[in-house]
Amino acid sequence: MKIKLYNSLSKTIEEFEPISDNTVRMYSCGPTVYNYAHIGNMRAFLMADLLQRVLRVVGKYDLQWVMNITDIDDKTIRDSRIGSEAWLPEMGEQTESAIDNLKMLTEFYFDSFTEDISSLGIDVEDFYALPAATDYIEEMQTLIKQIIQNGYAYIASGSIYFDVAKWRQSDTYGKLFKIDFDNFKSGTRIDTDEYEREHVSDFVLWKAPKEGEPQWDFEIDGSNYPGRPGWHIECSAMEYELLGLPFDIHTGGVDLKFPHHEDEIAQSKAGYGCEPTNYWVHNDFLEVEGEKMSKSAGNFFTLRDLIKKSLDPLDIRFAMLSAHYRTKYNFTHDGISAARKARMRIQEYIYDLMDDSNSGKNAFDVAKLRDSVFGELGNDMHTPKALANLFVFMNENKAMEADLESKNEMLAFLNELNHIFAIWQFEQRPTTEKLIPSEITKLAEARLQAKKDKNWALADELRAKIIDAGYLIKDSKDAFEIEINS
RNA sequence: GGUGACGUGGCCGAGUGGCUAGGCUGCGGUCUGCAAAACCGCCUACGGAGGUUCGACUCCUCUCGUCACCUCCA
Repeated sequence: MKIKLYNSLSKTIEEFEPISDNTVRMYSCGPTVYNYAHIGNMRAFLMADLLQRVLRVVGKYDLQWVMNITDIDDKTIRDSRIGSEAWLPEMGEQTESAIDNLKMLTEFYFDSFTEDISSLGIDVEDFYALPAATDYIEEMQTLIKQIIQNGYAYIASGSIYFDVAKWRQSDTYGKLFKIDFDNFKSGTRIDTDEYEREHVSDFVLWKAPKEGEPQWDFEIDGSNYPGRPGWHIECSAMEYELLGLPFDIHTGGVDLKFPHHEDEIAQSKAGYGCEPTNYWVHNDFLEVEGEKMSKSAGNFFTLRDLIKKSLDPLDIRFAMLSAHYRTKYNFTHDGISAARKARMRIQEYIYDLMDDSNSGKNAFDVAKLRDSVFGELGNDMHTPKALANLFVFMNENKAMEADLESKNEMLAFLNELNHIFAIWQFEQRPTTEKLIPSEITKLAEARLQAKKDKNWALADELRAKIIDAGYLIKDSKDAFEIEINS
């Protein structure tokens, strides 16, 4: 099935055409590993995951999916400094080497990152590579030299800057983001700390070192310019090395359009002579209870915070996937519990389908359902509509009413769909007996007896105890079922 | 100041010039000793004011409001 995608370059939905027939090459801006990732970051990673799964399952493409790991920037440097308050004992003993310290800190948070995304249902096996920036210093230097040689960068005070004014003479600067050139001060160099509002400026490719910072030698024409890479250059270099240019799709959050992605385009073209990618796909932000979430505002949750509050990460995954990726998603606790119930409803439907003892006579038109659901997923990843179609079908076609063949077709389809959503179990409905403490079961048995004796007062009292203990009791004729109250 | 987005029923969240998604909650019913669960049914919204139109939530103008990016941030 063909896939349609909204391309930030054209600002329209386009039919996706891969560069090579079967393998799609995709690059996603990943985390800066200086802390535990928050759920806003998670939305971006989930969106990339959704896209790569839709490409695989609906589009039937093979994928090479790369997500970069930013391990060198102001924050990783700050937090790995000797004496840093952000240093945790679990990271090990700090050494004299700034680079070693940086690596220890970032590897610690890299591990937490892979744990977090795994719990959210992102399969680390799906990545072609998760490259760390500091493993590509040489490649970045090669690119920078090339940009200098092509005349679009200059050295000043030991740092190397991209010359935006010069670049504008040969190409557009502002492909993703309209830039207010009236307020554009060309030729102004910046060191992020001293950036003035309302002025776009030349951006740094290579930063001269400061005392105690990690630094790498950089030899240009016999002179050494020790320092470290600027923010944008890692993506350009790693894309070139790992995927080759141009590749198919680049993903990231909307906030990265400018300056990060704009600069990435300029750098890659100025150095390699080629823009990085054909399709730019940007997800919108997540808000919390209607408020913008940001690190600086301090109103953010990490995934770990939420798991500690007993939220199931798969409910978070489903909640986020149930909003369109290009709209703002309002993260609320009510929203998560609604998502959980909706998810469980589908899970119950699957359990019913797997229950061979209880089949009906109706033939389901699974092929039509599949077309409508996959059609929506392939239409710029329209998960809300895809899910709506599924729910309408479920309302009209009860699992227990399906004949055996329809049950199997439905299961095959839902299993396929689960290669995208990755939130359901395909096994027999689990017996809860093992999970329920025996004292609770005993209370329930006593209650059943009380019911038989028509001792309603006792029965109600026992039920209250069971509920207080955190369990739900579901009655049927002469029997009961206990569930953990979630 | 520049650029852009958005305002949909109790909440979340789609969408279209007329046929008025979906989920969750709530309410009514069936069931039940009573509940819960399940099943059935109900609740019909589009910030405001104009305009275009046979007809607008959907197009246009104005207006109010919210937000994002332009500075590290998914």
